[in-house]
Parts: sequence; structure tokens; C-alpha cells
Amino acid sequence: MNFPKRKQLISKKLDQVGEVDIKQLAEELNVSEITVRRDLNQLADDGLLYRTHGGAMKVDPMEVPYQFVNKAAKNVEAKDAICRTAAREIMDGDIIFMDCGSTVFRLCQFIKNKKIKVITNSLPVIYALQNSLVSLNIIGGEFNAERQAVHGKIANEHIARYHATKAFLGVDGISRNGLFANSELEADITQAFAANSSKTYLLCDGSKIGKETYLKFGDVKMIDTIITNSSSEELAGFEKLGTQVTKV
Amino acid sequence: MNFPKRKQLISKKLDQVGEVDIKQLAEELNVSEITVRRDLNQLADDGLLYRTHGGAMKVDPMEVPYQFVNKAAKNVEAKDAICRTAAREIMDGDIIFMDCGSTVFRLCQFIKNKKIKVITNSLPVIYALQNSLVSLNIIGGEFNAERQAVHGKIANEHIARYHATKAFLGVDGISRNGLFANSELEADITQAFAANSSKTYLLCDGSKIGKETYLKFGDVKMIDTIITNSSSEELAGFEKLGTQVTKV
DNA sequence: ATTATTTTGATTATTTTTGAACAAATTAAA
DNA sequence: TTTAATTTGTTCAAAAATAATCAAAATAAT
Repeated sequence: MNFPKRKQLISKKLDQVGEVDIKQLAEELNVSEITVRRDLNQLADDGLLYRTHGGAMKVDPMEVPYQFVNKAAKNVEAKDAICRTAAREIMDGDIIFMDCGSTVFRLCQFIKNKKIKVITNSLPVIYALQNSLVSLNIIGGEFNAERQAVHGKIANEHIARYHATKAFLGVDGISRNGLFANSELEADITQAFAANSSKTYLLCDGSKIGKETYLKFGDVKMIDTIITNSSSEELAGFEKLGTQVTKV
Repeated sequence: MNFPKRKQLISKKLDQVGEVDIKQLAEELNVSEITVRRDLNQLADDGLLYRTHGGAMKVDPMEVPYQFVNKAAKNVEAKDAICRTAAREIMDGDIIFMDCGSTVFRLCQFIKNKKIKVITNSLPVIYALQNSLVSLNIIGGEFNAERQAVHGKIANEHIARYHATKAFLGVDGISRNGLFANSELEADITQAFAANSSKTYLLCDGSKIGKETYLKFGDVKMIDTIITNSSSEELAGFEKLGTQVTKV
């Protein structure tokens, strides 16, 4: 029995039962437990399931909007840890901007019960918070189906009409040379968020640290605080540039 | 039974019952009381519940939010017939405004494959069209959870920046005396739609014809064409006022 | 057939989870 | 107010699961 075949069977069972157990799977698939563990880890890396101690669970389809699942389910533990820390910075009465990345999205679960205003361009965020205590403001403009978010000139102007106490941002990369994005639209809206908030937080997992991609759109000092799970030595450089770094 | 699974079950129960008891949970989940206590503490740390002595409470007992689905499911046949006719008016290249009513919502299914731009304040419409050929423009501003739509000053200004070839509107009532809404916010946005489109269609089933509710916000002549399943004699009056009536 | 590459399994050390015991704090009762 | 009963936080130990390392087996490439 090879991996693709096992992967298929595991996914199928997970779909039917909702959760799987490593011991049981090892027996059913006739392989050792460590192999099952490796299989599950691979599937989890692809965002196809949630890894638990001793097994795995289905990604709750109600919790995460469909198309978004894969990206949002990758690196869940790290992202949740980052967002848990970020959520503790948010007080009742805050007005916050929320970016459209998959990391920032996971902040939703921790702020559902806070009495705050959230201004966002991310459809998954809107969806996740629509029946919560949070008061929502939707950023208008052209909708991008791929990113499930609104971008563009009108969106940027919308943002400029508001002022937030805190902005929670994501990027595609950050190095001592600055902040990097994969598109102009994302770069522009991130800049707009930063320009119109009193304090900016960058939520980013280790994979983004030191990465330089397509477009450099701003300096590190645009960010007041980086919240990350990374312990890269690059972080010390950010602190030298005046950006606070919170490790989770 | 692992923590994620327990967390799920506890949250679910809390959601249904409003409060939980440690002893009871320990028995139900088949773990020791101290484990339940630890679980509740973690959930409380994340702001997902209030910890009490011996158990936990929901953070803020909110009454079940209005479900769009329910309202949308009433009179489906009539609404679908109306929308089928309305959809025939829409050509590739059109730019259309779509209101947030439950009738207008049912138009989505008939326009998925048209190459048009839709500008809307309705979250259900956005969901229904997000993976279609339709290019979406979202109206920004404060989100109203009850109506699942955006309303207010900012939304009206957003609309004023665009011009549509056609607007598809709903109302809470229409009589020879004018158009009626149940709130100022809805009245204002309907007016904004009408003011910024070349042609206005009112989609309304028989229950709205002749009905006069809370707020009169405009004359019948704001509407170019009424599409309805009604055969009320009131309709003749509308035609005398210069509004075309299409019966389905 | 031989060599490299990938996959799998076994072993060990480490981490995580869980439960038990007991003192401190909180609530309820007298 | 004082006393009794619960609940809680803390510390520690056991059990389970995991990561890491290395060897064996299977597969692919030369």
C-alpha cells in the first residue's frame, strides 16, 4: 500500500467519520504507526485535515469558508498561537483593521466576543464575524474572487475615511530591506491600513521571515510590532530598526 | 477523546444550553474533572466563554440572529418566476445594482453565467456570485447583521460613485401613493440605487402590492418597470403613473 | 546488475497530555 | 461571623504521543 492510496483512504474515512485514530489506521492500512503519523502530517501540511494528538480531525466546513480551507488550515498551530497573542492586545472599544491573509483570518475566533469595531476587506473575516458581538464595517470596491477580498482604488479611499486604533496585517515576506507583497493591489491596501491606524501589528509565521518576493512596498518601520512564532536571527535586526518583536 | 474534540463539544453544548457544569462534562466526555477544568480555562483564555465556579457560561447570551435563508425560502416559486423574467432583461456587458431583499437575492441563480458587473450591498448575493462569471463590486460601509447587508451614509456615497445600466430593487410595500420601507437606511439606499442607474426594476411578489408600511420614501415613478406575479387591479394604477408592469 | 533515491520501520529521547494529591481560595450554610 | 463544603491552582508523576535518528526495504534510474 503506497502513500497516494493511503492518503485517499484516510481522506475518505475522515470525510465519513469526522475523526481518525492513529492506532486504528495503522491496523486498517497494515502499516506502522509512524507511517500513519507521517501521512497525517503531510495531509495537515496541505491543509487537508487538522492534526490532533493521536489522530486527526476534519477541517470544520462551517468554521472556514470552503475555498479558503486549504490555505487557512496550513500551519494552524503556529497561526493560532500568533493570533491568540494578538487577540490579547485587543480591548473592548478598539477599532481595528483586519487584512485579508490566512493568518489574520484566524484572529476571528479569538475576538468573537469582544465589543469592538472591525473594518475589513476580507470576505472570510466578514463571514466569520457576522453573527458575533463585533460590529463590522465592510471595505467597498472591486471583489477579487481568488483572494476572496476587496482591493483597488475605491477600497483604499474607503480605508482613508476611517481611523483605527490598531491594524492587523499580513505580508508575503519581510526582511531587513522591507515589506514584500505578491501584487500591487495587496501592497497598496496594506499601506492604506498602516497609514490610517495608530498602531500596526504584523502577524506572520516563520515562513515569511527573511523572504523577499515580487514587490517591495514599504520599510520595516511601517510595522510597530511583529508577532511571530519564528526565532530567526533576522528578528534581532527588526528590533534594531525600531520594530518590537513578540515571539509566541 | 482529545482536546480539540472536547473543545468542539463543549462549545457546541455551551451554545445550545448556555451554561455547563464541570462534573457533568467530566462524565459526558469521559475524562477527569481536572481535565475539564483545564479545558475550560484554555477556552476562557481565548475569550470563548466565561469561567464560573464549577463550570462556565456563554460570553454574551445573544438571541438567535435573523436567518436570511428562512425569509428567502418563502414564496419561492413566485419569486423564482419573477426573477427568471427579470434575468431575461440582463445582457452581457450590463452593470447592475442588486438590492438586499429576499426576492432580488433569487435573481443570482439566473445570472451566474452572464458576463456582467454586479454592484451590491447584500452579503448573500456576494456569496452566491463569488465563484461565477459575474464581476462583483461590493458596497462598503457599516454591516447590518440582521439584514446581512451594508447600509448608511458611506454605502450611499459608494453607490453615487458608480452608474449602472439597470437596478433591481425590492421594497416593503408599494401603492399608488408611493414606495414604502421599514427603515430609513433601506429607503436611502434604494433611492441611491435608483438615482444612479439608467433603468430601475422593482421585483415584488403579490404580498407587497398595495401595502403601505412604516416609511414612504419615493414616488412610484422612481420605478421604470415592476415585475410581479400579482394580478391586483392596483397594477393598472401604476401603469397610469407611467410605470410599466410585467406580469409573470 | 548496480547504484542512487525514496519509503518504511525500529529505537530512543523529548514533549504533551492526563490524573492524583494537597494547600489555598471561594462559596454556601449555620 | 464562623464553619463546612466546594472549587481551584500547583506540583508531581505516569502514560501516551511525538520528533529525531538511523537502518532496512522497496523503488527507480543508470
